[in-house]
Amino acid sequence: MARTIGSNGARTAEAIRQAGVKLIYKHGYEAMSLRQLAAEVGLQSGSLYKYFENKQNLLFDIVRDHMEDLLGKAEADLEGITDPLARLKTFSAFHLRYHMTRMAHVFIANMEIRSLEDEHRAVVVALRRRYEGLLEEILRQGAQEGVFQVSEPKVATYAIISMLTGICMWYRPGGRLSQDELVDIYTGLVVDGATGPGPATAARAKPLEAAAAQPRDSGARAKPRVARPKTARA
Amino acid sequence: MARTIGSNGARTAEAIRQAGVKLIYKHGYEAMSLRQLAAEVGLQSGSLYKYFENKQNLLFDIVRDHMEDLLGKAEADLEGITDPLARLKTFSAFHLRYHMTRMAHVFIANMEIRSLEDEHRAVVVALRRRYEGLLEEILRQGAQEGVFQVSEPKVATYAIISMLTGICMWYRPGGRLSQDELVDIYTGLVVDGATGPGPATAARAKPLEAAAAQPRDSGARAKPRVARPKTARA
DNA sequence: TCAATAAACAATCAAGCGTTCTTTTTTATT
DNA sequence: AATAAAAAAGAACGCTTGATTGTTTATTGA
Repeated sequence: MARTIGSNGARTAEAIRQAGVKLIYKHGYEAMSLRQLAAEVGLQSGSLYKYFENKQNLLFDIVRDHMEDLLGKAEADLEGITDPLARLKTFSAFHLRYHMTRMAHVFIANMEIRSLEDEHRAVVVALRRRYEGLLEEILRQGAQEGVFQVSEPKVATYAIISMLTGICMWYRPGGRLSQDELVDIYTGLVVDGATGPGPATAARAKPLEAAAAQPRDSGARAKPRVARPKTARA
Repeated sequence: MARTIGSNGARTAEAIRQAGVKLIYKHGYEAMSLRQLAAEVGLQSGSLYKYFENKQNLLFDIVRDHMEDLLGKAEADLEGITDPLARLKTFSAFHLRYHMTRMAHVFIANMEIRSLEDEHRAVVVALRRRYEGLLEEILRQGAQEGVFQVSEPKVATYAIISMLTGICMWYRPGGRLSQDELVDIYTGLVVDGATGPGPATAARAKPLEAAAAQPRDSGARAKPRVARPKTARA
């Protein structure tokens, strides 16, 4: 029993890729063993090395390809649209739909960056920067044209992307709300944030004084919690 | 060389906890070995077991304690404030400051939930639900009183928390913007999102048609990317 | 038809893992 | 000063890990 009947390199490669995404998504990169991965595809662990150089490069291939795909599709979607508001809505809708459709890839790309070796991580981070740059540029342009009220485009970029990406932390296909409905809701929040009065409102209001009245060092513990029973040992 | 001079149980326990947070933050729970942790504290790995039952419970203790601290401090901050807008701003400011101050703990609690065994994860998730419930209730109350325009409080809760939590993905103390400035910017976005016109704007606008004109299946690859050089093998 | 190649197996390796156990030294108590 | 308790060392454990190698079988193209 060596080469199995009907075996095909390209098909196996794709199966390994898919199984890798699935298992890393479920268990995490470190927690996924190559024997687990091999079993998922129906191989021996040693055979995997025909398809990648090592475990690290499997992760890198998955994440890098995903990031390039994300970036490329986003640029394609924005192409030809010039109005900042329209571009913002397009970006938001694209990002949401993409993240709802490919939750596993997105999750991996966000969570396992730390598991990448320095050199690989640098590549991925650069791609992410370019992607963030798309939104940042939209915000800058809108602010310049006076249609957006964005004092800090960089901060707003991070805030918006975090908000939108967060959808894949809880969204499950077939839930109460459709993808379209969710796109509407989220995009509404984004547009409100970009066009609304912004920081001034918050700064002027009184409740911030109350918040400022709290002890500044949130790092200190409220209660010492000294004699807490170590339930961990129960 | 057995018991080291000046050794003290309580102090070692705290050192282990801190080192654990640091190393899990830096490398991830799975990637951190107990020998690494022991070395960080200046111990042998076996000696750690005087201070926790096993590796899993160390993680659980860290995450559970953090979540209880977060929840308790949030409730304390909101106490006595009744106006929905004021409560929203207070929550936002608290969440941001807490996350900027204790980035490692927050990061761990968000990233390593999957590494918790079912029973432990259930406890942590329940605590997180209670925390999210605080914001959701604020949004519901504000919507009911007519000061907020929030059609889906649950979705808005997830969106806002994701946005706010995202700050610890990039914030570094001593950066260009102070904590106060960031709190203002982010809180402005939150308030705009809650008080703005919301989804209606997005749904009515024309760009969504353009976005809808894109091929629906974002899962399909734009370009086949067939003959890509496997740089992974380089 | 028959070599060349591709695909997979099977066995193995050293290293590192979490964990347990025994022993030794320091500190605290009487 | 004698004794008990606390704190840590250090050795050993069984196991799993990622990775390597040599071999065997299936497919393919001339």
